[in-house]
Amino acid sequence: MSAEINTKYDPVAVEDKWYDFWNKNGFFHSEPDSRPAYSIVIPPPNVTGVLHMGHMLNNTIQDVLVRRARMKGFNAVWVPGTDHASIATEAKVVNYLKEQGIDKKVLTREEFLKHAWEWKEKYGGIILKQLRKLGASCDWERTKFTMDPDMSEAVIDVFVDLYNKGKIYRGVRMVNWDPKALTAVSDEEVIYKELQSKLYYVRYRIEGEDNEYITIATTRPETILGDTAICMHPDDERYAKYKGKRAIVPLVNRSIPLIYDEYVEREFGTGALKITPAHDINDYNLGIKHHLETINIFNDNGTLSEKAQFLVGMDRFEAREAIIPMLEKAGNLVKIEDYVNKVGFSERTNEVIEPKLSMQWFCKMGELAKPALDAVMNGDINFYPEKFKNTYAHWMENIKDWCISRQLWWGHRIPAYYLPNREFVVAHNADEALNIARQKYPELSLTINDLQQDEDVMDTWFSSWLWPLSVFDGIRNPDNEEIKYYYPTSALITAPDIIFFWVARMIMAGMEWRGRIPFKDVYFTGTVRDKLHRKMSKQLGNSPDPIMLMEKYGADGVRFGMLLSSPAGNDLLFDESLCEQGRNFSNKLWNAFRLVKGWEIDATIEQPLHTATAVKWMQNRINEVLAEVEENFKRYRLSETLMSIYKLIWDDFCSCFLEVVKPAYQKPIDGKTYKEIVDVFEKLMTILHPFMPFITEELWHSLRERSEKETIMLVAMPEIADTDQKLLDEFANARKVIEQVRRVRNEKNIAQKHALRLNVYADQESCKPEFDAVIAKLCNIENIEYKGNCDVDGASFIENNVQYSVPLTGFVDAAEEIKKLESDLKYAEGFLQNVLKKLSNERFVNSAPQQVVEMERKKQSDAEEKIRIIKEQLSKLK
RNA sequence: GGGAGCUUAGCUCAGUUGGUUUAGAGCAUCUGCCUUACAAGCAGAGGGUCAUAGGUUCGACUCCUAUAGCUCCCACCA
Repeated sequence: MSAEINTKYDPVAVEDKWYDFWNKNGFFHSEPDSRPAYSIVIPPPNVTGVLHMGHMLNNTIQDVLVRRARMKGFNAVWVPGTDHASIATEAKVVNYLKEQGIDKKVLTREEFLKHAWEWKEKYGGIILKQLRKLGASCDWERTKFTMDPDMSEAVIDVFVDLYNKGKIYRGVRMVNWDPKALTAVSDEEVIYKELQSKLYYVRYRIEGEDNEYITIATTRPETILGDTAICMHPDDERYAKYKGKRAIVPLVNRSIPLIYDEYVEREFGTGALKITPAHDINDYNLGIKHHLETINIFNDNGTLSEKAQFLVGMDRFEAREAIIPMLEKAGNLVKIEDYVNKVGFSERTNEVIEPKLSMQWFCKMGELAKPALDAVMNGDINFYPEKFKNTYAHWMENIKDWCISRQLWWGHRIPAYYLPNREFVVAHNADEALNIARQKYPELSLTINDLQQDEDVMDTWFSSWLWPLSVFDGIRNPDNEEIKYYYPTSALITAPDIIFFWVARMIMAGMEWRGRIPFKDVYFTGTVRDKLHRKMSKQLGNSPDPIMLMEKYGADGVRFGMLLSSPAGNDLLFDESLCEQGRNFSNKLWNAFRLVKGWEIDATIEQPLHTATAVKWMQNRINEVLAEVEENFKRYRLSETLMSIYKLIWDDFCSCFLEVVKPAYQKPIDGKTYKEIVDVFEKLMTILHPFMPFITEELWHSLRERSEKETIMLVAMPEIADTDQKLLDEFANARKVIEQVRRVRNEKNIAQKHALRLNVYADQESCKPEFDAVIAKLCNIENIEYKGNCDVDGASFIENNVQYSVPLTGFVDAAEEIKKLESDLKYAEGFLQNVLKKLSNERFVNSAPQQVVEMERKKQSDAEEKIRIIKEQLSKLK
């Protein structure tokens, strides 16, 4: 039997073969047509990225949804692409050049960009190749990059549009400065971490007094050099006497005012706060309010500038150390305490953020946010899980303007052109800018050479927020067929940590430029963690390489593992054993196939009764599960869906159905059954296909002769049909009986080979031959007999209030039987008591719904009957 | 400091508006099996006073209050 087929399924060879087959035949490609559209745009990974477990989870989910949609009759498209990720990519290219001995500083902008593009062409987008291993059914012909010419045009269009609407402005503000990347970053790109640091108490002499001091507490003593005030609470009696006086900044001996503001917490430190308006956002605000001087003591790279007067050129952290002995020597240091505070780090470079005053471009968010907030709150857009609605609402209601300029070269350059008169115009290109400028300032007689384009580029998210629009050319060409057909997209699958960066802004962009939501559903995946609940990270080395995992367990196995334990929004505690389970499942399928494929068919044989029953049951079970699957998909409960399919195949199809229909050893199978088995098998592969695309395609092709271009990918998903609940219930009861007989075998240690008899203590007319046939087949029972009375000659059990007994002369230990029956009796009596307690409660009988009361009465009579049977049996044994 | 959420078997989680035979699943565990598809397997079994304490109710895993512990988000008091 099937000796030529290996008992182990080997996914590696199979998977590459089918991926090529799908891709070559264009099964992933979509063009608008008369069918309803289903569209997903990939969250574009960084062009520098390599596949990690988070991508695996995210993209597996997208693939499942897209594949299912295709099979449900939708014209499904999954648009892939990459993000230019300005900071990350620029940093990578700078490092790469450094390794080649090239310093970015000696390059012109054009030279650097040439290198960057070369790097991108050579090393970028690896991740898209890796996604193919996973089986991702992306429409590769549509692959986009956020800096493709058309995508870039859309970004510029949007910038100009917003500028013309008065929603983009330029101004000097306190921004989050990344001294390593030498650029501003947005508030969302700052991550606060708790650090063990020190709180330094430093005293400032009161001007005009020899021995009067005010002591302040600070975590950043180096910024003392930029102090321009000391602030205290107006009601703080300790400091009331200094009103109107000034203090002397240590070391630099600058005279600064003492100011009073309710912002100061009297309880913190000494209740006196040093003010450095150039280097702290709160100090900055106080500075504006109290008209303070601003002294910027840092260079852009975080070293101290000339303005500091001391420690010039030294890094800010070294300066923090170095200034302490200086303060001590000058007699200003009072004490140092340990202190835990939170420090902002740059998301991209992990450098400590330095608040810095600088000229930046901002986008006004208030008006953009309103319709986007409504779209989510009124249910036009659904979040899964729903709890993220709160997070979203809170952010949207408190939204701040978006700093969109970055002091980088890699990205979309801000389309603002400066004129010799220090004015600027915003335009799609230099020519347009020149025209506008000439109209505005005819007296200047400008030429193109007088225009100086802004040096900054835009925040990467300023292009990503257009993604669902721009991949279908919806900005430049809003009436094109594609955007009309595919937009809004059907679902967005992403991680909750970019809800503000990306999700919220895409909704704003969709409402602003199309007046419509960009997607109907947002599914937030959890974070992939290790078994110890730690985030996957390079530093910890706890992140497995997905490619290696796929080689070891097959892409199907890894997909199975990722999906089985990842309900929406829940973290996924990844463990290789999950993939192992997936691989084992593949192997199970493979062996089920081997079994079926090995049978000889004899068309002359009649279909046995047990087989006919099993086939009917299996078809009903499939329908039952199909309904569950449908319901679960609606709620994006993919784990539950996969689990019910898994159980359907393993427990129902393999463990039960195939065992029933399996012909006796070396005997052929009848033709009708064989065809029905193949139909069922095929149907199961179809239902499973979105989850495990490779093995299902392989087996689907092997079960029947197929033409060269046929694929399971495009087979219609089976429709939900009505189920015969009575049949399902009766079969379930038969399975319970089967379990009981098997338990008897187990306990008495009777081999399966040894045929048994089964006595049923019920009337002959209650006999259901079709189910008895199934029981007989699976338990190796030679005869099932209906008797009126119960015997004591065997191991007995009760199922659905019918008593059964397996006659086993010589195997039965009466004492043991009694013990078992007594324990059953105790349970049944306890149960009955519970029910009676309820029923004897008048208020329950009066106030509970009729149905519930009847249910309890049924419970009562069932329990009483069970007790009667047990007692009868016990009396006979005794 | 503000907000959201979580706490159900050893682990990871279901449990739909309070009532479906005194709580379910997968994995893990235990027992017996190399039974002619699969030991990456087969058959069977054990395991939970649903975080704690109150309350509402005829009835609470489910609703309310308090407490404890955990997670995440926002704010960023030097």
